[in-house]
Amino acid sequence: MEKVDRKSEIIHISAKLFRERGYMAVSMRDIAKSLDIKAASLYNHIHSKQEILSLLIINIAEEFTRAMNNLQDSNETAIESLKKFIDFHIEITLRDPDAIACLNNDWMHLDKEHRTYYVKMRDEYEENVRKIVKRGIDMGEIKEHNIEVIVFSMLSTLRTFYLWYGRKMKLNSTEFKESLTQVLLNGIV
Amino acid sequence: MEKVDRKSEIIHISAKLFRERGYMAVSMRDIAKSLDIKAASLYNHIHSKQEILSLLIINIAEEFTRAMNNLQDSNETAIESLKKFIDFHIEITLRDPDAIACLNNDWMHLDKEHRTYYVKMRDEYEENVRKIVKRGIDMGEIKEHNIEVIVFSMLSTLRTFYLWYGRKMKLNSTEFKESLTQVLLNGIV
DNA sequence: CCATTAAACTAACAAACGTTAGTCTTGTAA
DNA sequence: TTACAAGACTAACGTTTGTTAGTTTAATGG
Repeated sequence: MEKVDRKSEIIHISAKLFRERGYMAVSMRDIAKSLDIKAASLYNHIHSKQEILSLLIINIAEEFTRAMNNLQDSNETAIESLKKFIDFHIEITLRDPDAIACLNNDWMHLDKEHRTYYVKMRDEYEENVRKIVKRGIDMGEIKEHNIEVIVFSMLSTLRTFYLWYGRKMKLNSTEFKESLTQVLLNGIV
Repeated sequence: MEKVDRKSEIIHISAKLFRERGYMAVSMRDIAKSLDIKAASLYNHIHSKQEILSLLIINIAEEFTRAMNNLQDSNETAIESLKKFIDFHIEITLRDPDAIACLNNDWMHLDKEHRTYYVKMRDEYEENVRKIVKRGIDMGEIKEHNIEVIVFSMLSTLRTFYLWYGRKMKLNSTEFKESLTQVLLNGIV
């Protein structure tokens, strides 16, 4: 018997709806209907529709940032770092795919304050990935490719992973992680 | 002096706005304002807001399908096919990045009829990519990885390419194509 | 010079939106 | 039993939305 407060429930169900139709296409009345209450009742728990989006997106973005910062501490090889990077991306995605869909698709609908904060976080995050790849190249672990191409390719794949898992993939998460790591690092040829 | 008819102009400017803010967050009044006319005037050229989205998305989706079908004709190695596949993806993206953003983000806002048509096209398209990879594995050109992981990784990267090009990349398109092909096919280690 | 037409305009519509104010209900602590 | 608080409700608000009807304007062809 899990005791979940109403606020979390609202955010959770909103994430699901936002993922399917996008923030702008989901009304407060839609969210309310999913919870079998009236739209006005939502305001006993949250201040605005915007707040739902902020909580949703900032939370998950901060989770990625925390995971990335943990990576910075250790002094391992760049390849080891990249493997851990792939690993926590998949872990977080499996834990909350709806939130990641919102992050990807609806961050531009954040109010100015939160949008600025998010974009800053995202830029720093990408810069950290860039640093790892650069380190790998300097150390001779990674081929001398254009860094942006490598970073872009990895992040694109990891960020849209939520779209694919469960659709066609019959692998469990461990198998999947190994397979994706292989493909991303060692190529397919 | 290019003579562009008003309808194309509307679609073009809409694509740009949809890309920035998403279909649902752009009003007919917004589109009109970008063209320095009133919203009602748009209806001299198009039937509805939905029609703008349909024309935009279906056109670009069909372009991808045509390019893919051209690939099927020849009987070359799987690797050669994949290289051409990467090539035309980048070419089309460079030609019309706004339309591709709409395709990626707003296809779910198509009316039922067009959405069904699009999803069918997309599924067939992905199935064709799968076939190429499968052929490559059968022929021993491609390593024995999970096919879905390979297809997903390539398509994710190519589909979100529009987000990256021009942001950090100083490569011209030929250099970029070569670099991305290398990364996707041969890996980075 | 007149008739036609393309493409802009004004004004208005009904519906849907986020949100607020105020009320009723129900379970719990004193 | 009473007092309180949480959380649902109804009713309504001012905007914004896509779209329509009808009108004006300016360029074109006979």
